[in-house]
Amino acid sequence: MIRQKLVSLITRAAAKAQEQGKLPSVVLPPVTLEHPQNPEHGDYASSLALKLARATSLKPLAIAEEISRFIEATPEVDTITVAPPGFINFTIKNEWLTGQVAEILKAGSAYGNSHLGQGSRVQIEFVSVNPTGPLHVGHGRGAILGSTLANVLSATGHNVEKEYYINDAGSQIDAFARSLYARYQQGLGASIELPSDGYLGHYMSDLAQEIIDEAGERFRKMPELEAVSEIGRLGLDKMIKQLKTDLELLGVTFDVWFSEQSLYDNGQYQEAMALLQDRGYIGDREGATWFFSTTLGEDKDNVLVRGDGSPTYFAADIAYHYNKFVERKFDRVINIWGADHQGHVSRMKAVISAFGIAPERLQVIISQMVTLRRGSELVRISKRSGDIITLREVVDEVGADACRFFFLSRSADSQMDFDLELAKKQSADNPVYYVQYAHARIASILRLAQEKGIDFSAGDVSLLTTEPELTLIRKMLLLPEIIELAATTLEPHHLSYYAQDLATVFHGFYTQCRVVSDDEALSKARLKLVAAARLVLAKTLTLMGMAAPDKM
RNA sequence: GUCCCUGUAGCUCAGUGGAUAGAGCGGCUGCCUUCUAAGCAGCGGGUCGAGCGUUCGAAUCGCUCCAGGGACGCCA
Repeated sequence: MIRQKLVSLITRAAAKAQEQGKLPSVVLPPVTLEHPQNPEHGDYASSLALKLARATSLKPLAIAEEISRFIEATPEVDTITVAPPGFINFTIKNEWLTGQVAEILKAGSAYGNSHLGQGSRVQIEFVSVNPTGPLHVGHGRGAILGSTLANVLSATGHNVEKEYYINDAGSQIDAFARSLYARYQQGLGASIELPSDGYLGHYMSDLAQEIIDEAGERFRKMPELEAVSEIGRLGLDKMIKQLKTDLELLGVTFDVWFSEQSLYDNGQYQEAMALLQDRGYIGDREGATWFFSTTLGEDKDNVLVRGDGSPTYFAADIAYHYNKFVERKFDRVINIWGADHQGHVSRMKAVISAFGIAPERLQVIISQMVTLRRGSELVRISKRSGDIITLREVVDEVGADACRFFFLSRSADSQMDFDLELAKKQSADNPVYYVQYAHARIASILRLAQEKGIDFSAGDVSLLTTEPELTLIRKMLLLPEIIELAATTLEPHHLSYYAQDLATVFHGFYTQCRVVSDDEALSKARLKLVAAARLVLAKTLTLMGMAAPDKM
């Protein structure tokens, strides 16, 4: 990447200036490069001289002059200028820029990829909603965040595994099974009360009806305990299938669906507890078993095993993370949790430390709340009670691409309103179509070229000299930086802003530059440019999990 | 009370300690005989919640407030 090349160029120049005594030998801060917002300041700018001013007690402008004198000439850089108060500005050669068009075409769909991750094994776990009810929009946000992040990490050379953790054990599943059994009985005409801690949504009745249709009265003939257990298992399977298909509709898929129950069945829960026990982090108090989080700097201790002998959610999660780090030996684990799990983060990191594992290897992304509304009316999305608007319904209403783009247009940190009315009303003016339209326009140009039988493989890119053409190339060259930024900060939302930028620049080019014209040579050059632009746009859309349509 | 997130244009939100703070939507004005007008060009819009500090330089970092949201369970 050219950015890195420039960084090392500056670093070498500064070191050389020091060697030759032109610059005091102070410790050099890491060189950073930025894109000046004013294009007159060039393509890249370094503020190294400004940062060195204090330590060297020299004027920043003088330092910049001195360093720039030692920067070697390269094929990429056109001019290097020093500007007050002490910036070193780089302008890239037009010939190099246009030459990149061919490079992009050669790279194809791999354009923008890197080896940043060096094949390290990264697990990213997200959604992981209890299979006791349908997904709502908040879950959709985590789903899209996770799947896009996985794409970005794969593109940057990480060995990524996407995982859904199924809470198929514990009291919630029990409540689910009892609720479903009650609805089943009701569906067959029995007057049975629903459990007080049960799931009351309509989907439970639908689920019960489905079971009645398939199995009839079979479960009525069994002992109740057995019937509850079997119906629970059946219902769970159906719920999980539903989760899968709903997520697939959003373009979200997983490599592994991990069962919580398996941790108990294969003894890893016991192993994890034993390990903490050995290390002295576990003890009994008030009839329960506790994890002594306070010895690791936490505010309070936490219960692992209740008075009735059943493990808490926390204990199960400890076993799960034991499995991730100790059993499966992931280099890095990324969890995406909803804002309501915020308090869980630091004690989970404490557990990782207790295992003797560097807590930095666990990264938790908290996706903030989504409130759903129709106009000014707030729509409740609570699972336990009554009516909810499911993610499925939202996707049906708004469309998968628009959903993905919408969620990717905000950082995970900020809470957001999802206004269904607005989402639908704005759908025609939605930025998602703006971006996809640019892609469709390019496809249309390429179709025309094909109809005319134009072979542009030998097009001469050096004919691309006008401002709209070069601006487009410059923007295309930004993608690798954006991907790297998204991967290192774990913030996929940068992609959507880049996609809009790129589309804007393309639309500008399109209105100013006729691609297929009477000028045969120029047509071929521009067709090359446009073909490359299409690749870059498609790559960006693909990373976001969106379609890159040829026609709209 | 403690902890976490947020506060930037009318609205929804970007903004890697750097040069004149941006986009989309909404409002107004123009532009289609030529590759897709789901487009383009232009106009208007700001005490970056407040204050103090660190720095050559702060929307960005620190502290103190204010406002909104969330978490503080032998729920998950």
